[in-house]
Amino acid sequence: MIENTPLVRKLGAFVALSDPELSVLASLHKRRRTFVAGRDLVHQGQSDQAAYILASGWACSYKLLEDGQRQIVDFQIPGDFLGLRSVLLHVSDHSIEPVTEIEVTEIHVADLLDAFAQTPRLATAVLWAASRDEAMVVEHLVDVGRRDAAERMAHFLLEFGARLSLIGLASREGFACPLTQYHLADALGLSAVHVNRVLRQLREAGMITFRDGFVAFDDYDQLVRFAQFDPSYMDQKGPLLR
Amino acid sequence: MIENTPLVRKLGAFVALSDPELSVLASLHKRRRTFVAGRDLVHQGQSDQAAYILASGWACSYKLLEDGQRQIVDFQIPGDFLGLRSVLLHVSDHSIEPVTEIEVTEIHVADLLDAFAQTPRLATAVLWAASRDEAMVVEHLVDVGRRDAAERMAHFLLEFGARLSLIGLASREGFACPLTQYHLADALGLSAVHVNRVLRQLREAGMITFRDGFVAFDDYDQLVRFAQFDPSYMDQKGPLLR
DNA sequence: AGCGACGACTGATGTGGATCAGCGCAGCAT
DNA sequence: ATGCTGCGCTGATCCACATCAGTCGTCGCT
Repeated sequence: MIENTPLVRKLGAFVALSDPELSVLASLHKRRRTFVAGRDLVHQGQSDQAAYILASGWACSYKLLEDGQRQIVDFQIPGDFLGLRSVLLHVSDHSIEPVTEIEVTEIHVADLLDAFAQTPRLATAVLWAASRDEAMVVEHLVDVGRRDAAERMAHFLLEFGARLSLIGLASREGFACPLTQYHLADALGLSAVHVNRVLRQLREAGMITFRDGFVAFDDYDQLVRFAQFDPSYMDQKGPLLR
Repeated sequence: MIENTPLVRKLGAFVALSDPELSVLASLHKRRRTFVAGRDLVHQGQSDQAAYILASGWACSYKLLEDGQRQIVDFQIPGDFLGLRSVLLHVSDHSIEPVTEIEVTEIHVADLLDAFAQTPRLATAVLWAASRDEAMVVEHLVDVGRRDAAERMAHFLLEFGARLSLIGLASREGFACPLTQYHLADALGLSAVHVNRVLRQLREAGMITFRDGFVAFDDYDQLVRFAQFDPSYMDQKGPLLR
């Protein structure tokens, strides 16, 4: 029996990987490294970058505009790849910043591609993970393009609940969340001021409370209705929270 | 020598594929089909969907909200995959509509995954294409989240110029563009009314003219500066237009 | 010739969220 | 104990863009 890492838990939700496949997967993991919060591990424009699998902590990938505005594209939680796209497109199109202190394991992309030739099911699983990441970015585009601030916030926090529940870090009660209101603002295309107001609205409406690093779902069902949250884009069957 | 399809031209910009690899690629193409403009070929929520490679014409992938708003995620041009993500995530998270009449060839995903085991370089090439698609979605997120309407429009049209030039359908003069102002509005998160005003501004500023189905770059360099357009996210070296 | 549908285009009015300018509090360094 | 910094929080004001309510021109249909 191979160890039960967040990545294995996540991929396991999609395909049951055999022991040989799991050991190929395990063999990809090289050095283990730790990064402190706030200091970028990948810079926009950088080339010849390594790729990582996140073992613990939270990170975010973002793009910076010349005038200093930033757009956070997505947050990464344990089990997610970091910088896989940067490696395939020779130059990184985004930066990655640890939100908390993080632990990662490095992977060599050449090893990964070799592994595909040996175990095609693993290729399918990795493509699935990449597609799921893309689907989440697409959903963020819908958030920013077509939902108002409150729906956007609600939808975003519900997505997090679903993602975290897959690796056992969320329940129907809520989840521990190390993000600041500035992170939320940069991710949702809002100002920090407005994030604050919107969180108050949602709290006063009795739907969700974000306080002291914890997101509490006060009325999960109402929240799902309000945000029109349909998690099928993540290839999960339902809200999945108990 | 294998035929010079748009897909081969596009992948060729990334890796030089050998003749055996090209013939594996060609063998993936099954039935050729034609679809009329406006009638969806993939519906949001549908499962067991086929995947296609676009041979001619333009399509768009979009998501619909319950209240009838829609967000166009991206447009597809010849050489692009249609519905690859829908197949990997068992249920389609988006719809695909032909903008013009289109010709496609069907591919079976099982064949594609088998091909990876035989020719790992092809896996790399397809992963590259998928990463490039994701990078474009990310850039659209930045457009909608952090650029104002005029910059957004300029950036979007410049991206199109670069993409189309890769398959020989654009020059520094401009390109034929079958989109309506409603398409642009749904893609950029604007109203059609505002799209119209923004196009007028850009035209009066002497940067770009979109009229009668043709986008003309009146002052390409100024436009690039105005939109802060850096095409490196598409893994292309420069504006690439002559 | 007349009619409907569709797309481009426009002016008037309304509003969601940005921006500015501030306060309070907790943790931490000196 | 004292300031400093980061984060949460708030009211007042402003503006980019939405919405509404049209006009006009072109095409295809009868």
